[in-house]
Amino acid sequence: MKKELEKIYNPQVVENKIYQKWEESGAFNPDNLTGEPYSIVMPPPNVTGVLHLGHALENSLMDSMIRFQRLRGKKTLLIPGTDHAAVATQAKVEKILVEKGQAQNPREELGREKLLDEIREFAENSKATILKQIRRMGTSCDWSRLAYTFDDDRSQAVNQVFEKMYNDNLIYRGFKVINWSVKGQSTCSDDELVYIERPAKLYTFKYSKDFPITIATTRPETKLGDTAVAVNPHDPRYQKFIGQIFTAQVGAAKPLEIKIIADEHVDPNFGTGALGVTPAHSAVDFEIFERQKAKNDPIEMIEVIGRDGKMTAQAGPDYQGLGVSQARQKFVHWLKDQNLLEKEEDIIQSVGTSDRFGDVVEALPMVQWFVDVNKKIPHKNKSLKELMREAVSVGHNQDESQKININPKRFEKVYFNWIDDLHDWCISRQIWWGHQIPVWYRDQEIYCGSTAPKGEGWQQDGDTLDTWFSSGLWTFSTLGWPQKSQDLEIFYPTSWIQMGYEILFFWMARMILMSTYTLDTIPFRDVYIHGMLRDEKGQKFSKSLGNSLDPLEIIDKYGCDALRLSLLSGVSPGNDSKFYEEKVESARNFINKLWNISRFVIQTTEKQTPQPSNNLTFADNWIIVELKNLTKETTDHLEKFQFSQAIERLREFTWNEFADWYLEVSKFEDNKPEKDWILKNCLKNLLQLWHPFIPFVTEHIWQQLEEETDLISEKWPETDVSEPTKEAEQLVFNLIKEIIVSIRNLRAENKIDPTKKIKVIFDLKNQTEYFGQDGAKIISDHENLIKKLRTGVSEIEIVSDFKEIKNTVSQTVSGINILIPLEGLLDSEKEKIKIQKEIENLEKYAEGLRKRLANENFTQKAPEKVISQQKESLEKTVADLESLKDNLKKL
RNA sequence: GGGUGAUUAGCUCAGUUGGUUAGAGCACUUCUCUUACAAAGAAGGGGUCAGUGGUUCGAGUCCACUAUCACCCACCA
Repeated sequence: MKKELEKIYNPQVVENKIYQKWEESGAFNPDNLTGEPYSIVMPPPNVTGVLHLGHALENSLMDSMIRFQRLRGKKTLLIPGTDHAAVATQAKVEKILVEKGQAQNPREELGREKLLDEIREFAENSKATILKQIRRMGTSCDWSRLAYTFDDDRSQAVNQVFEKMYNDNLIYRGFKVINWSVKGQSTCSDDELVYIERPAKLYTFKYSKDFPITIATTRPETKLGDTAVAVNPHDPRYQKFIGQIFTAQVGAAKPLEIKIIADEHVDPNFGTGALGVTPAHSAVDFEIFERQKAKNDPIEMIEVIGRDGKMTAQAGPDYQGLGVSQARQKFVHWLKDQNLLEKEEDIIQSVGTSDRFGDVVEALPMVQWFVDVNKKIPHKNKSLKELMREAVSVGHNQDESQKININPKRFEKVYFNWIDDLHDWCISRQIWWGHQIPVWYRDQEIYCGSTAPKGEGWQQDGDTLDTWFSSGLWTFSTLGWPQKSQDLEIFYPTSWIQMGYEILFFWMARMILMSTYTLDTIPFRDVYIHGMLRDEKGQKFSKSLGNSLDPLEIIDKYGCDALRLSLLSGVSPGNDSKFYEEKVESARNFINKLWNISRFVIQTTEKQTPQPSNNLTFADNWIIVELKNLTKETTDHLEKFQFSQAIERLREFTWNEFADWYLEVSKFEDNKPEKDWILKNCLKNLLQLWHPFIPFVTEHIWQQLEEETDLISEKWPETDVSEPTKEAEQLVFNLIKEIIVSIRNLRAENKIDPTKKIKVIFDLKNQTEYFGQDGAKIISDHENLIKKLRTGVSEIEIVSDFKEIKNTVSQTVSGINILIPLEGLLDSEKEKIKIQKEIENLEKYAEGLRKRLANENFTQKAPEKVISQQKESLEKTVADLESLKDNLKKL
C-alpha cells in the first residue's frame, strides 16, 4: 500500500504537536540518555521583554549543536533559564509605571516592597512568555532543570560566592569615585557605560587674574570643586610653581585653595600642560588625589555635585540647587565677566551614558562594594585578573586540558586587551531588584552571611548586586552548586557555549573569573562567538528604529525550520549578518523541496524493501558513495562549528545530487526493490543529517516513513567509510553520470534523432592512469543502466576507440570527450556555434596550461602531482581541441 | 590615541592549512505546466576577488602600505 502526503508542507499544523511529543518522550532529559556527557548552558534571556531575532539565532545555534551531539550518542544536556536582569528590569518597570501614569516617582511612592511586587509580577509574565517562545523555536532543552538567576538555588550560590570572596578579602567596601546615574539613582560599572559623541566646548581659563597657570576644561562647573593643578614634574614652564598654594574666589562656598602638584601622568604637550584637579568629580583626578595621599602630600576633596545631579551647598550660594548645565552657563558667564576666559573652542566630546537609564553619568565619590581584581588570592599567589588571563592563554593552572578555546580566535586578543586595563569591579547597586548584599551592620560591627547573625539590631545592607555577579555563576549554579550535585560531577566543565561578541566582557569574562576562582576549573571548553543580526540596511534591530521583527510572526508565516535555516545559512562566526524576509523564503522553499522529495520517495517505494544484493547500478553506487562523503563532511563541519558550511553542503547534495539527478535517473529504472531501498535509505540518512538544523520537518517526515522511533533519538549515520571507494571507480562514476545527463539534455533539446542508433565514444587509451585497466570493464558493467535511460535513442553503443572520431560531434564531459555520431543529431547550425564557443574556451585554457608548463620554475619546483595533473589536462585539452576543430570542418 | 573586522557577480554572502578555468542563494535572460515539487525543472549571462607593491613555480587565500566603511577599547584634561 502506498501512502500519500499532503501536497504542501504545513509547519503550523505539525510543529507544536511534535515539540510536545519530544518533550513527553523525555528525549530532552539526559537522565534518559547514556554516553559521553555533553553540556551547554543557555545564555539566560533577560526578563525585560520578549525574545527577538538575536535570541532566535542563539537558539538555532545551541539547538543544532545539542541535537547533533545527541544524535551522535552523547548524554546531552541543554539547560534553559532566564535572567532577572537587575537594573534593566527595574528601569523598564519604573518606566512603564510612569508612562501609565501610575506613579511619578515609583520608588518614593510605592516603597521597596510594593515596587518589588510590581517588578516581580512583570518579570514572571515575561518569563512565561519567554519560555513559550523558546519552545516555539524548537529548542531541545531539559525543562526539568529550568533555572532563573533570581530563584532560591541561584541566590544561595550568589551568597556563597560573595562570602567566599569577602573572606578572601577580594570583596571590599571602599570610598571611590564611581559612575552615578542620576536618573537611575544608582552606580554603574565601567562596562555598563555607553559612550556617545556629542559636540561640546573646551574652555581655557584662569581661576583668578593673578593665577599663574591657565587650564582647559569641558566641565567648568566642576571647577568649583578644584583643589589642585597638576603639572608634569619635568615641565620647565611650571616647575617653579610646584608646591605653591594659590587662593581664588570663584563663587564657591569657600575660596579655592589650589595647590600646584607634580604628577607623572600629566602630558605636558596636551592642552596647556596643566590639569585642574577635581578629586570628587573625575575618576582620573581621584587617582591623582589617591597618589598624593600615598606621597604624604594630600590635597582636599570638595563635592560640588550631589546625588540628585544638582550643585551642593559647597558650590556656593549662587550655584546651590542648579543643574549642572545651568551651573556651567553661569560659571562661564562669570568667567567672561571677570575676563578670566581665554578661549572657547568647539570640540567633539565622548561622554559616558548609562546603558539602562540613558542619562550622562556623573562621577561622584561614594562608599561602594568592589571586587578586587589585582589582589592575590590567598594560597594562590595569583590575582583574579591573572586567573582570567591564564584560562584563555595557557590553560587554568597551566594545564593545557583546562584551556578555553574562543572561536573565532581573534576574540582572544580582544579579551586579553580588555583584561589589561581592567579596574576593580563595582558590584553594588542602589536599586532594589536584585540579590541584596549579604552583609549586616550593627553600629560599627559588620557581618557577612546570607542571614542575620544572632542578636538584636542587625540591619542588612540595602544595596543589591550587579546582575552580572549572578550571571557569572550561571555555568555551575545551574548544575546545583553549592550542593555537591551529580550534575556538577557529570557535566562540568560544560562543553560548549555560544554568545554574541557584545557580552564577551560582561559575561564570558565574569564566568571565567567566577568558575576558576570558585571551582578551580574552567566553566566551558569551547566558546562560539556569533555576530549581530542587522536589518537589510545594515542597521541594528531596535525598538526606537521601529525595524524590529518578531520571530514568532516569522515562524507563523514560514515555519520554525525556515527561520532557523535562514539564520544559520551564509554566516561566519563573529561576523554580523543581515536578515531579511527573502532569506527566509528561500529557506522555506528548500524545506518544501525536501518535503516533495519525501513525497516522491514515499509514493513510489514499497513499504517493505529488502537490503540490496549486489545488483546495483552505477547510479545506485554513485549516490551511496556521495552520501557517505556528505556524512563525513557534514560531521567535520559541525565538529568545527561551521554551521553555515555544513548547511551549504547538505543543501547542494539534497537538491542537486539527490533530487535533480538521482531521483530523475531512478524514474527510468524498472521498479526494482534495490532502488526502493536506496531511495528510502538515502532519504533517511538525509533526514538525520538535516535534523539538527530543521528538526520539525525532518521529524515529521520520519514519522511518515512509519518508523517506530523518533528521529530525535536516532543515531547519526556512520561516518567511517568502511570501504573507501577507489578513486578510479569514482571518476568513472562521475563520468558516466555526466554522460547520462548530456544525452538527456541533447534529447531534451531535440538534437538527437530518436530513430537513429547512437554511439557513445570516448578515449580510454590515454586514461589508464585514471581508470586503470578496469576502466572499460567498469563502464561496460553500467551499460545496462545507460540503455535504460529515457534517452530516446534505440540503442547506445559504448566504444573506447578514439579512431571513431570521424563523423562525430563532441560533448566535453570532465575534460574527456564524449563523441556522438553526427547523423544522430539535428540542428547542426546550433551545434556549430556551440562547438566554436567550446573551442575558444579550450584554447584559452590550453594556452594557460602551456604557459605554466613552459615555465622552468614551475616544472622544477612544483610538486610532481601538480605537474602531471596539468600535463594531463593539457593533453586532453589539445586532443579535445583537435577533435572539435575536425568536427567543425565537417559541419 | 590603541585595537579588530570588512571590501569577492546587480543584491546578500560563503570560500580554515596557497594548487587545475573563483562558488551559493536571490535577482536577471530564454525555454518547459515532463503525474514529487511553478515555493518547480532545463539552459544561460554576469566577477581583472578594493588599490599598489612584495613573497612564491603558483596568491581571493601569506606579508607591507594605501583607500573606504564598520565596530571595540582608552584616565582626549
